[in-house]
Amino acid sequence: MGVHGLWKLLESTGKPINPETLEGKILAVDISIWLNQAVKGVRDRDGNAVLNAHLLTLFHRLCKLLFFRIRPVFVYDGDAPLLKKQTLAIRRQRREEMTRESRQTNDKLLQTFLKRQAIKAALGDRSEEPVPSLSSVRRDDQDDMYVLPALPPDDEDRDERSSEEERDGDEALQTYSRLQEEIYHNPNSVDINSEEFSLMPPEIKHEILKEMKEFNKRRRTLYHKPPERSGEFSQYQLAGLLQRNKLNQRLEGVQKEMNHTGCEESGGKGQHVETRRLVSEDSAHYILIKGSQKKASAPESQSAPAAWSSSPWDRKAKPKGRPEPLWRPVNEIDEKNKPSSSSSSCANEEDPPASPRTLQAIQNAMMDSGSEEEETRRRTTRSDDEDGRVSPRTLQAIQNAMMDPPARKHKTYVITSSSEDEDEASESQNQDETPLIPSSETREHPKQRHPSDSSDLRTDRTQENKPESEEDNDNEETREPRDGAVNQHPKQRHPSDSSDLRTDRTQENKPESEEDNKEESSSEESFIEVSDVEEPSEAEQSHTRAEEADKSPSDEEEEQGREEEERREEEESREEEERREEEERREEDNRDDVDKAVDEAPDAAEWDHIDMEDLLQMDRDLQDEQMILREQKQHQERSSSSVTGQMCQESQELLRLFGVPFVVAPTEAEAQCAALDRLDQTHGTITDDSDIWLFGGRHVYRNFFSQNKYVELYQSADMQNQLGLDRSKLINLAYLLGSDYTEGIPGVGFVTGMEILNEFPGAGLEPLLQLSEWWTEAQENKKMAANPKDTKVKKKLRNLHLHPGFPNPSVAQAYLHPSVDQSDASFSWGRPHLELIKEFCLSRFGWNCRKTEETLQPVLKQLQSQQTQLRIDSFFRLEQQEKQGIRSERLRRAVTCLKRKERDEEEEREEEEEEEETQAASSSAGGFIESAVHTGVQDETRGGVTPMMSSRGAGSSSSSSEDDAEGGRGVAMVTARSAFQGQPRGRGKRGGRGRSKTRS
DNA sequence: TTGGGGTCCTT
DNA sequence: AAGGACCCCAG
Repeated sequence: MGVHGLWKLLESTGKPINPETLEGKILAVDISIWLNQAVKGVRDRDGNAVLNAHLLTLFHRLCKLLFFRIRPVFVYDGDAPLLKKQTLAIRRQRREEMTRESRQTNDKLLQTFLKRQAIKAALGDRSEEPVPSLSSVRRDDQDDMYVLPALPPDDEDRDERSSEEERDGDEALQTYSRLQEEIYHNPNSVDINSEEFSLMPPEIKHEILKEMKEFNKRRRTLYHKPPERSGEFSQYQLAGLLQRNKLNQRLEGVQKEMNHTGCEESGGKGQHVETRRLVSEDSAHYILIKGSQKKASAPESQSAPAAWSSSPWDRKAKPKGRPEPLWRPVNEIDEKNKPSSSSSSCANEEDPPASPRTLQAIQNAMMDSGSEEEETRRRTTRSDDEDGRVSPRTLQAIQNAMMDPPARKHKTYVITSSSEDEDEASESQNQDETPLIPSSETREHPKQRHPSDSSDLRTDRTQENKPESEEDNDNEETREPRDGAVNQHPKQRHPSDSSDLRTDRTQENKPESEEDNKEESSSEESFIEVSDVEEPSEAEQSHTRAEEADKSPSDEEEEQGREEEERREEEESREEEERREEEERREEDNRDDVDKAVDEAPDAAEWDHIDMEDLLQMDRDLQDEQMILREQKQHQERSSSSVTGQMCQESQELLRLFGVPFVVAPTEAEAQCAALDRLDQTHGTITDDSDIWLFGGRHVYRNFFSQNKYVELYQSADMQNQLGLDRSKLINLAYLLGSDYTEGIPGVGFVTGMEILNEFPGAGLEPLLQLSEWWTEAQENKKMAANPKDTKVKKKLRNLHLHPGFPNPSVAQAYLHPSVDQSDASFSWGRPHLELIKEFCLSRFGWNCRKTEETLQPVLKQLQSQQTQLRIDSFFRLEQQEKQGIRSERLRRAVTCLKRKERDEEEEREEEEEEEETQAASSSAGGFIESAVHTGVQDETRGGVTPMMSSRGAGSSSSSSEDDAEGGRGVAMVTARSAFQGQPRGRGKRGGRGRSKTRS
């Protein structure tokens, strides 16, 4: 990641270059970033399209490098330095902490809010108190989690109430704001079938529905955790789906209403409209369902039909949107929940001090996982529900009908192998997307096959090889029949290991999973138990089991798969993604307990007595759960890093085929690249990672692999000259801005950072120590000493917050003395081995020879034109296109000061030695040289220039240097040649863009 | 009060 | 990585 925002600071020193000018250069390339990106990237997308993404990327980039006749040296990361690990760990931890906290506060707010609602409801509906605005609540939940939405003073409250009747117009608004509030916290607590909702103006209804929809998309899991067990997941998803669908329909309806009905709907009329819509709402999607339960017609007395999220067949159990216990594990439901729910429903109807909706919401809140969707799906699950009987098959049919075609796509990781099992498995799933490699073919090349197999697996699910995760992995890939032949290649030991596991799993002899397996086979419920809910491939796993288990529940399994897919689409949080069979069980227990608690106290009255303490306690429990999950997630993430090992090997193989040398750095690749540069083993480095500067890199080519951008050359000498930045200053900037090795100071960006450096001169860590010292003092004297002498900068700096022990010296040490390979063995480059490359491409990408040849053709052609012709573009000039100097006023000031100081220092030194002379001359010469320098692309002369500049005479230099910084030099000489050079992108463009800021 | 600039957060 | 939101400051 580098130093935050450092590139922005350095931007003005970068020069766009024509990549052709790189011909013949030896350039280090940091490949590790790609691999890491690939790891992440692969996870998100679906399936095999990206399977060998990392190799493909590497392949193309190799081509690009070779095309320009660059002599690349690839550099791999070794172990991350301790410091880096720590920083990253801390960062991650904090992030998680943050999200957890915000979640917590949300939950708490929700709970308190709902509690208030209950109380309010108990007091009677008249206590319609104004509800704090959504925005205020949002703010609160970040600041202080215990702050309730501001309670208006009682009297005021009453006043408002009394005057409420008169302000009819406001009522809708008020209701709206209340609904909005509710939606924000828990959209499912809002009953869109309620009277008040139907009374709303369509616009508002529209708003609300939209919000709900949004919520369903994004935050559903926040409040309604997906079930922990796989078997329930499909239900969960189905419920979500139905709900979404319903919402869509509602939305459409309201939109129509808005278009057609205009403003005439209010009061009874509006309601009428609403009712009608409900009837007509039962369009195709629902027909199936309704068919399976005819009873679901008139929602009894309630003015508004069943709660919005409940499907028609819910009617019975939820006649009045009564508080339904939330969704819960299937087996539980069967036992107790069901009876109790119906009884409780009655109870609620009869003594309703609190509105059913409220109660339900409270219940939801308590359960954390509560939602009507879940109810819905639970209901669908219960086979003993008279009304709600829906066979898995039916559900599937519904789903099929509703599912977007793309959502049905299933991942099949497997394709490379061919066995009956697999065929069967893939039959039911789309494997179109996978780059198919006919297994027969694959088999013919044992050598290739192996890698291809493993890569298939590996890239897809990132966690293969780590022992800890193996068990899980095999879960995912159960379907894959592995041929034992693989095992015979020692090299492939690794993959073969995992395949063994997989096979084991399939056959259920794996020791660790035996227990689970037994459970699985014993009953439908139990197989749920084992799987990891979040694992995308879980569907497949279940699938296998289903097959084994005689296929009876296969419909459901399929659903599950789909749902999985869909779920991923929704980008729901992956919190539960971790492997945790053990923990899972525990959690379920907890959950079950909670469920039981609810079941045992279904009466509405009970809820009135729920104490804040109880709520909080429950919340705490949930938090604990989350902690556990989180830990596991981290564990998993760690283990997933081993994938990179696999990927490294594969990529190295490809490099060999291309005859490209590589080194594996002891630690950081960037550090190694920088070292190579400094040792003159390379001419520079191709990277986008600004860390390279802190490691002492000198020549850096940025954006080489990004199209849309010009390749830019940055040189440390330019930074010194133009920005007054040397390596130690850059390192100091890392302390301020934050990097992989250290957190920055919050509130300090590159501008402030430069100002700080300017404010506190010195070598090495000196500036930071000074800063720290000064700051500490300033904190103590907080009140006094608005030191008039303090610059504006310092005034600002007072408000910062440094953490104790601020400049941790080891950070600088890590940058200054990274562990690198200093050997001077020289690199050599071979010719691409065409035949092997073809094989490789065939096995990895499924490319036939022709495709590979076509791809390589330009590269080979370039390579064949033996002699390095002297290119015209040696003279080509980069359109210097206002590589505009420093835009920021503040930054410019800081830079000029910085440079002046430096210059002064040097002057002093020099003045001691020689007499000062030739002032005027040098200053003008300086100006000239500088512009020449900026023009040249790859001038080695710069090194010589630098001293000249710095030795420039004192007097006028200040102003001239400012000009330099400002980029007055852009014009320069040199003629253009353009044949190979694209049009320079409009660099100045962004300057024109004004900021339009509207603040509230 | 407004506009501008910086930083941070989100996509 | 870029754009928007939020915050601070200065005139």
